[in-house]
Amino acid sequence: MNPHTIKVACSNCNLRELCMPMDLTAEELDRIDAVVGTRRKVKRGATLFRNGEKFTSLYAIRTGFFKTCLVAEDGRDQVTGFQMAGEVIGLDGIVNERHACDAVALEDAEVCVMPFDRIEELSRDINALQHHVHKIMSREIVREHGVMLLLGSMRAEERLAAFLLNLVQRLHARGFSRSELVLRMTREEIGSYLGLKLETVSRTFSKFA
Amino acid sequence: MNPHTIKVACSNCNLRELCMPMDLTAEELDRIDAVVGTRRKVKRGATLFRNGEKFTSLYAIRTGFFKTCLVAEDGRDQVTGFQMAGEVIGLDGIVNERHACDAVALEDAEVCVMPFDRIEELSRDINALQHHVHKIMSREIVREHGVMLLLGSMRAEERLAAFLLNLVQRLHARGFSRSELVLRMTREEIGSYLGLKLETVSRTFSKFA
DNA sequence: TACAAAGATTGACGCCGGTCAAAGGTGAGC
DNA sequence: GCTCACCTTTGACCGGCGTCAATCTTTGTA
Repeated sequence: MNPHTIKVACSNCNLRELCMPMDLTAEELDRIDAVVGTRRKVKRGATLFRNGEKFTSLYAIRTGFFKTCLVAEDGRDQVTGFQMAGEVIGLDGIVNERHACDAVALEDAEVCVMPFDRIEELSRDINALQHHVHKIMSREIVREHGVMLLLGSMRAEERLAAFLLNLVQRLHARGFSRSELVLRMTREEIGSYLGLKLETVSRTFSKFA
Repeated sequence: MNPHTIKVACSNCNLRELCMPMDLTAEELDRIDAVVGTRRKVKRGATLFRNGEKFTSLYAIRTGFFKTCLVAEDGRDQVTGFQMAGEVIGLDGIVNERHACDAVALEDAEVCVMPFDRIEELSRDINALQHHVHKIMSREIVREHGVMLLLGSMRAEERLAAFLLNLVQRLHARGFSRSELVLRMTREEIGSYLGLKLETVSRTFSKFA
């Protein structure tokens, strides 16, 4: 087979276990393959979607690293999460059929585009897919609860430690080292996520080392 | 009809438009009625569910007022939300089939118990219900983004103001006055939600008055 | 009605983290 | 390889909020 025409397919994606349900029959997997119609490349610094844009699809990250962020009217912005390969973004767009935040690539990235109406259609037939969608959304809710705990009741050192632990854990699940990590985001972005100023993040890093 | 045997039914519930999709046929509504099998009363101070408990159902609040909160290992706890009539709680339990927080009634309350497997079953047949479930979960994700913005980048006065505005807005949508509100929660609970100490909440209230 | 317990208010004081500022690093692009 | 823009580090200072403590108010119950 010509390597330039490798089929875009969940069935031969090594991240399948991260973004797709297990226990699918071959036939079900084929049907899901058909839903993940296209891929899209996003350059470092470019946005996958922006606040206010029409929502049509969820995106499964194949490679690369994203941040999602919210900007208030007064210009303040809040990073609401960092997402890596195998994670799904865009869930915030479902309620109002418009995206409610910006998704920005922190390094060159590629995503699988999954039209949401097709997902809904298919999950009426495939119970495992239906439940998987519910779980992904529920997981995001639980994750955000954790961030609220962090923002609401931890001091700077604890926030940064919790953040780093979470990061290495997720990276380790993807085969990266458990003892070192490369940070794709700036101090300012980390600070925004953790409710701290970049100087505080920097100082806290120094304190750790 | 004997008033003591009024049927528990969404079809004659005045909160229907808050927790159920619109545009249902009479037949669909009947089937949904059948899912909302039972109601449950929860006394003020009692828990509807606890962290770690087996997840089986979502709950639609009929009357009363709830808080959901997370307790960390070290005992710190974080209120993750306040919920009122017409809102649905329990979504955090879907991922791991265990509830991930505690839900406590802040006043005597009554909820509709909606077994989640029945919801999944029915939403395979009723597209409007399927989409409604997705929207409810997405709405919760967006709400939490807003809380993250609040916790991450607002000062005490702004947090309290945003909190109060959100509260009157939701109460107004339920027919309550837009110019006054009764707070069902303590200063400590407000503080926990807003990432502030109870003394700071109290002082900030005084400053507002 | 009276009492106890829980919640709310207010004050004094200290510290964590924000702010402002200056001086290194680092990497993308010419 | 140079340069410029951006990121990072570090210091000095200060203010908002946390902490500790005392008093007042409300609420539930005998």
